[in-house]
Amino acid sequence: MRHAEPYVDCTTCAVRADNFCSAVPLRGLGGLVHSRQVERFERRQTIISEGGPASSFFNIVSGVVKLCRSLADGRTQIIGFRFPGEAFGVSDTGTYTATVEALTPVELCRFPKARLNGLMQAFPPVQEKLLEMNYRYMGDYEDQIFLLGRKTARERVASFLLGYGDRFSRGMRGPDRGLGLPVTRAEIADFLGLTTETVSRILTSLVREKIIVIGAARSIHLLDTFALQRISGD
Amino acid sequence: MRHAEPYVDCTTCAVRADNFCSAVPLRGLGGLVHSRQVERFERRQTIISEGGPASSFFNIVSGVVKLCRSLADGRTQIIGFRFPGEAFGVSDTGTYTATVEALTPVELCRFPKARLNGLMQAFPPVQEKLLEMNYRYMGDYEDQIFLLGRKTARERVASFLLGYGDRFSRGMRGPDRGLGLPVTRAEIADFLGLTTETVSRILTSLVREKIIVIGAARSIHLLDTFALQRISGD
DNA sequence: CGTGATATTGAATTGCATCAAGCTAAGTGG
DNA sequence: CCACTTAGCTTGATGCAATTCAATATCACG
Repeated sequence: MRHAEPYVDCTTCAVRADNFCSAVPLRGLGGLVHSRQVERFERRQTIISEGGPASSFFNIVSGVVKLCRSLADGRTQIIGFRFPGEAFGVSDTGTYTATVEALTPVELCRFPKARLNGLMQAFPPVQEKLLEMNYRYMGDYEDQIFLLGRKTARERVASFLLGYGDRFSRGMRGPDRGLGLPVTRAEIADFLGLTTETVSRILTSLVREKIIVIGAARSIHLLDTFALQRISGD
Repeated sequence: MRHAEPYVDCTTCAVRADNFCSAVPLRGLGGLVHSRQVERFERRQTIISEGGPASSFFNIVSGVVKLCRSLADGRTQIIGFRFPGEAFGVSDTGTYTATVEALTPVELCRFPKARLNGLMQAFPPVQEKLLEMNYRYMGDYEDQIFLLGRKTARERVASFLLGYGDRFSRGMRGPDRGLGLPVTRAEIADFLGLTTETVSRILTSLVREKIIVIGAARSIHLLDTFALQRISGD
């Protein structure tokens, strides 16, 4: 269920501009190709596990993943999502800080830690790009901390729909595009620090208020983004 | 109330090893000294403001600061704290993503954006160090997201005391050291996504259970860290 | 077409917030 | 030196948003 053939051609890669590969000049592409390993995962497959030895860094070519933390008693919190062009994996600790699971079929370029370090040495702009990407993720984390600490359930759901609705639709491949969310109510709840029941109740209330429409295949269509903006609190 | 004299001597700086300055070789120290500007702030003073034009990067030489976000309606969330040897300021967006305020008297080295970029160009290890520091902060953020999303009030307070108790005491200068926390109940509440009343109630309950002792000058002494560990949930 | 996973809905419960005093300690100025 | 003020903290009573528990409905997929 996990292939390792080099489908992805760096010279035509759709997400090259978004990730650190764009900081590798053309003359370095040969080295880049040999540093990475293309892998595919299906929905629900675990890519890396929290606490496991941190060995690789991943660029997402297509698909969406979730980063989670859990407690022994079953409580789970989704820390964030990563979309095509984004990355996850080793930081500088010896172990992964979160479990990462595929929400859709995912194509990844895996870079073993040592290879990534080699690229950073050879091409300092790679580091710069990684720094820039991390600043992005830190901003997302700050948003989420505010949301979890101070927003009501209704505000959280509205913020989620506004902030992630279209990112998820873009993350879908093939005919699924539009406004399909590859996340269950339970996943939305785990992201927003709520329960599935609360998420469900709020979504149906938003439907009643004609602010959204819920379609088939977990699709949510936003009718009134202005109302959502008002509800979201900021 | 805000001095700008170069008190701090890079060659003897106590926090040099912790921040990116350690990535500037001795021969580059001259340039480093000219890139920075030493500043001091008193408790309660605002150092940078959320949304303001992002112009500088700051290394903390001594003291403690808090990073906050607020909504127009007054809701405030402390995103995190930064201690001596840590940093804050520009990311790559044009504006600061959080307001930063001094919790104690603070000594800072301010680096204008352009100067920092210059240092990064001249000394690639500077970038590497910044990347490493950011990974630290991202780990802290992930912890906080889990705490806010899934932990009970009691678990949050216990986690806070365990995780930050000694960091705050170390952050104090002079005779205040020991276990004094330079944070009010309201600040603890703003960090933990609670209210001051709830924090107060939980602290007094922990006192009754002989797990902590509350002394003068906002000091909290941990009697039974094992119990706190158990309460904190992980 | 049936079966397990996912979603909705309702009723009861509860953890924390809110509202409301009163308390304590540290100034501050007369 | 002591009344007065003020900021911070504690404690109690009450309310409510979201969880929990429980049942049913709907969807997705073999």
